[in-house]
Amino acid sequence: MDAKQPHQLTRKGRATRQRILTIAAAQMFRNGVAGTTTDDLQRVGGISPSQIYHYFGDKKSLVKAVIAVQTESVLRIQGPLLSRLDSFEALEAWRDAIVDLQQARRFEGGCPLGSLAAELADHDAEARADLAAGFARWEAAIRDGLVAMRDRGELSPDADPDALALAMLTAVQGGMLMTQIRHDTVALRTVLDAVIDRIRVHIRA
Amino acid sequence: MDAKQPHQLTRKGRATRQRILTIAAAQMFRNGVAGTTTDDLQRVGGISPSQIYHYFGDKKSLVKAVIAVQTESVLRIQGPLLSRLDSFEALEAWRDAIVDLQQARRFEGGCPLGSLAAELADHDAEARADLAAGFARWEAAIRDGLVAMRDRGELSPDADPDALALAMLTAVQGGMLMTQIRHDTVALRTVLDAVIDRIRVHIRA
DNA sequence: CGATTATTGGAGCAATTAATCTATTTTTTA
DNA sequence: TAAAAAATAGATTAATTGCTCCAATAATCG
Repeated sequence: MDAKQPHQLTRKGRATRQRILTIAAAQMFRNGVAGTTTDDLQRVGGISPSQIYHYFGDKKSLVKAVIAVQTESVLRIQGPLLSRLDSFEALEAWRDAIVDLQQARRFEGGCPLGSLAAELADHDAEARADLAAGFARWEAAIRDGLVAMRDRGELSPDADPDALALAMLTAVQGGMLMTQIRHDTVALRTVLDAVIDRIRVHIRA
Repeated sequence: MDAKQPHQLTRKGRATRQRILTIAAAQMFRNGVAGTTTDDLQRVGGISPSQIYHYFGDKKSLVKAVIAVQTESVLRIQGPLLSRLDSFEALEAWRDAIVDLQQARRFEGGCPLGSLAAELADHDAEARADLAAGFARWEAAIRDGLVAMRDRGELSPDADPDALALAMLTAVQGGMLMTQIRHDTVALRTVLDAVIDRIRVHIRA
């Protein structure tokens, strides 16, 4: 799909490819794409340049694969929380999970997808498209949670899950960035509470 | 304050310094800090490396000065709009100004402060502090507008201008980033409307 | 087993980058 | 106007970067 496929991968090859991806994703999350060099991967993971270019062809393709990895990672973490949005308390638990994660990261790194987007969106059209698709899936997961709530009658029929989900995702992005800037989670918590309060209006006792 | 001061600046020197700052700010907004090189400034503005290092000492100091320039620029644009927040219509006008600006920029570049923050916050403590201070001033401008509304009786006394202002600023940041990613202003408009609706609840007829 | 193919190490390259140095011109000042 | 200081051009440098190449090793398969 997204990687160079010039030859068959052996078991060992697949393992190496995966190891490169994992380390590259972590490194790009910490230091950005531009701040991640072949030398870094060499130092941190003992990965030789020839390995990187054997499995990914060029840096742009590696970045593309990292975007895919981070997208799946975010959805894997968010999915379970969002599919169980069966009460106002569940919304608060979801908010707390995000806030606590940023706290645990000591306010460094922002959103794994949002940070990549800020760096790449303007100058890598393909990356932007992939990231937009990832955000669309995230948005859909939030919306589905709200729709399920509405279908079960916990949310009044006049609630607009589309608008609320998009607002929520956008609020998360702003909140994560503000966390990085302020080195606290106040702004993140405040903006999430603001959007949650808009949902609360529609909650049925 | 923030620049190397090894000698007195003449009128010509001040003009050159200012020209470097203007061009560097524009270039870093377009291409990021890492994406802006001495060669770029040379090509775009005919600025020789010796001029840059004569007036700013090193790149980090230039970046610091660019942060100051962008902060003043944002506050200069936002200030007048925020100090006239005397009605719900004024809030909508402020929202439209932000949305229209991103539209005019064709969805490229995000927020001039937010983009710098995303790139620098984790690896330049001084830059992060300056940006945090800039955002605090922006937040204060929003809050002052809301407080004035409340003092004039247009907002009910139980409105919380602090929380609303912080949520609003954070929503703007998320919305600007989403604009870059999605190449439309829907998310920006939606999240701003969500926060504005929270303010609307407190508006007195 | 033996041939083919995949994997890897590591030297090395061309281009780029932040920053420096020297020499020259321009401006200010006394 | 002459000396001092400031501004500038442009060549240069040391380090870094993305990437390539070749030779050697390991895995797979008929």
